[in-house]
Amino acid sequence: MTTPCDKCPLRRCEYFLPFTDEELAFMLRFKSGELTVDPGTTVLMEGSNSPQVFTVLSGMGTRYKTLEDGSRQVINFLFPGDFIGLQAGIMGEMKHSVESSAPMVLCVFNRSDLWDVFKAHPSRAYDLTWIAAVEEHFLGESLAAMGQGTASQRVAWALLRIHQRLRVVGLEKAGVVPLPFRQQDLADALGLSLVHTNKTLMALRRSGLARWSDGSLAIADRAKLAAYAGSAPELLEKRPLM
Amino acid sequence: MTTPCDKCPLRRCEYFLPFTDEELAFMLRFKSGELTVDPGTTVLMEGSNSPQVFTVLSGMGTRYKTLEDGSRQVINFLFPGDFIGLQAGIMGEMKHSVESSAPMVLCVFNRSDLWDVFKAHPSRAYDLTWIAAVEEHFLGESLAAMGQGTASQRVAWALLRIHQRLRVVGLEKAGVVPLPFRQQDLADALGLSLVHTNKTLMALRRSGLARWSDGSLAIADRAKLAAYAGSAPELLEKRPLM
DNA sequence: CGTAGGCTTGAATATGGTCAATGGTTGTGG
DNA sequence: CCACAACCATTGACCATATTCAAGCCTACG
Repeated sequence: MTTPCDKCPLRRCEYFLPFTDEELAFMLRFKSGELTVDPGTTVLMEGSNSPQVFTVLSGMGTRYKTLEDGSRQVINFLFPGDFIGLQAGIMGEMKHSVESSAPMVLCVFNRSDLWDVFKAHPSRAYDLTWIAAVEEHFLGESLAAMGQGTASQRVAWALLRIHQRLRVVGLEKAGVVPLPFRQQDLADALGLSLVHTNKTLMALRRSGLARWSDGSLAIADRAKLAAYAGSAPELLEKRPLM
Repeated sequence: MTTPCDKCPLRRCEYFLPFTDEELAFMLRFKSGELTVDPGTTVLMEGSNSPQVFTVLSGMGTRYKTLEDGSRQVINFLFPGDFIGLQAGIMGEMKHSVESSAPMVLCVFNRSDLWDVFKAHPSRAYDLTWIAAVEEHFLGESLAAMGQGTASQRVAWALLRIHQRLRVVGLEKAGVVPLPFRQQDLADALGLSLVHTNKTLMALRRSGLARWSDGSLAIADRAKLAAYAGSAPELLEKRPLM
C-alpha cells in the first residue's frame, strides 16, 4: 500500500542527495507508515508532543505560529521532501503548527526511533543535522527578505523561491507550478496585510512578471522577476532527504 | 592558558544541560583552542569555508547577512554559550557573517572533527542537532516578531529577549545587563530604520519601561515591558552547550 | 437560492522612512 | 595641546508605503 523508500519518487529528484544502499535499507525499516490528510487538516499542533515525525511525500502545507493577539505568522511553506517535527522530536514539544493546504501524503517515523538513528546510524544522524541547518539557513533568508525590501520585493522574492523549490521536485511545467495557498497565507508569511498583498499580486500580474491565480503560479522570465525582487533567492543546493 | 572544559564557567549556568563525565572527557579532547578577538572583528565571513567552528565563551557579537543592495540583516545576536559555524561545518559554506561587538573569547573546534562526533559520540551529535533545532526555533520567533507587531512592540520584544538571554548566563545585576551593540545593529535586526529605532528607544526610556544607553540595558519591570511588547518571548528552556 | 469563503477595489489614515542637521565622544596627527 | 575627522546618538520636518475600513463580486456548496 504505502510507498517503500526504495521506490520513493522523491529520490529521483536531483535536488536530494542519493542514499547509499545501507541507508536505503535503514530507511525501509525506519519508516513506520504513511499519513494521508485532506486540505485544511492540522497535522501538528503548537505545544503538542507528537509521538511521530514526518517527511512530506506529496502535497503542500504551511508551518505557522499563532500569536497571543490572535495574529498568525506563517514560518514557511511545506513542499515535498520537507522534514517536519524535528523540534518535537528533539526538544520535546512543537513550537509551531503544521497544516495542509492541499491533499498531503506524509511518511511517518516514530519519534522514539530518532535516538536509535544517532546511536546506530551516524550518517543519517548527520543528515538530520544537515536538514536542520538548511532549515535554519532558509529562515535566515526569510528574515532578510522581510526585514529589508518593500512589499513588492517581498512578494516577488517569495514567489520566486516557491517556484524554485517546486521546480526541483519536478512540479513545474512550462514555467507553471501548482500553488494551492490562499493570498492570506502569503500575507501572513510576509508580514503584509491581505489587501496590500492582493494589490501587489495584481501589479505583478499586470506587469506580466508573475501570475498567480486559481492555484497556479506562472513565471515567464525568472531573471526579470529576480531583478524586480532586488535580492534573488539563491540557487537551491542539494540537501539530504529523510 | 585556555579554559579547560571541566572548568568552563558556562557549565555553572542552570540554562545549560549538564555534561556526563564521559561527555566532559570528550569535550576536553574535542576543544582545540581558544580565539580572542577585539570588538569589530569579523570572525566568520559569508561564503567562506572556515576550517573551524566555535562556541562563544564570553563576549557578544552579531550574525548577519549582507544583501545585494548593500543593506544588512542582523539574523541574531550572539551571547556566551552560542555555537557558531554549524552551517559551514555541515553544509560546507557559511551563509552569513559573524562579527564581534565586544571583546570575545571563542572555544575553537576543528570542523574536520565534527564527523567523528557523529561516528563516535552520538549523545553529543544529538546535542548538536538539538542546538540547531533551538536556533531554528528562535529564528521562527524572530520572524513572528518582525512580521506581526509594530515598531515599538518589536523593539520591546527584542530588548526583553536579549535581557532574558543574558540573565540565564549570569550577566544581569539588579535588572541591568551589558549590551555593547549600536542602535544600528538593533535596527538592522528588526528591519527598522535607524532613526525610527532611536525614537522608539527614546519613547521606551521616557516611559520608564526600558533604558538602553552607554552599553547597558536596564529593565525594571519585565512583566510590564512584556505586556507592552504584545507577545512576550517565552521563557528560555534548558539547552545543550557545545 | 442563500450563505460562506476567498478575491478585488477604492478611499482615508497612520506608521514608519527619508532627508537634513546638530551635538557628544574618541582618537589621531600636527 | 589643539584641530580635525570619524562615528554614533538625537531631533525635526516632510513624505511614502502599507494599513484599515468598507463594499462588491464570484464560486462552491448545502
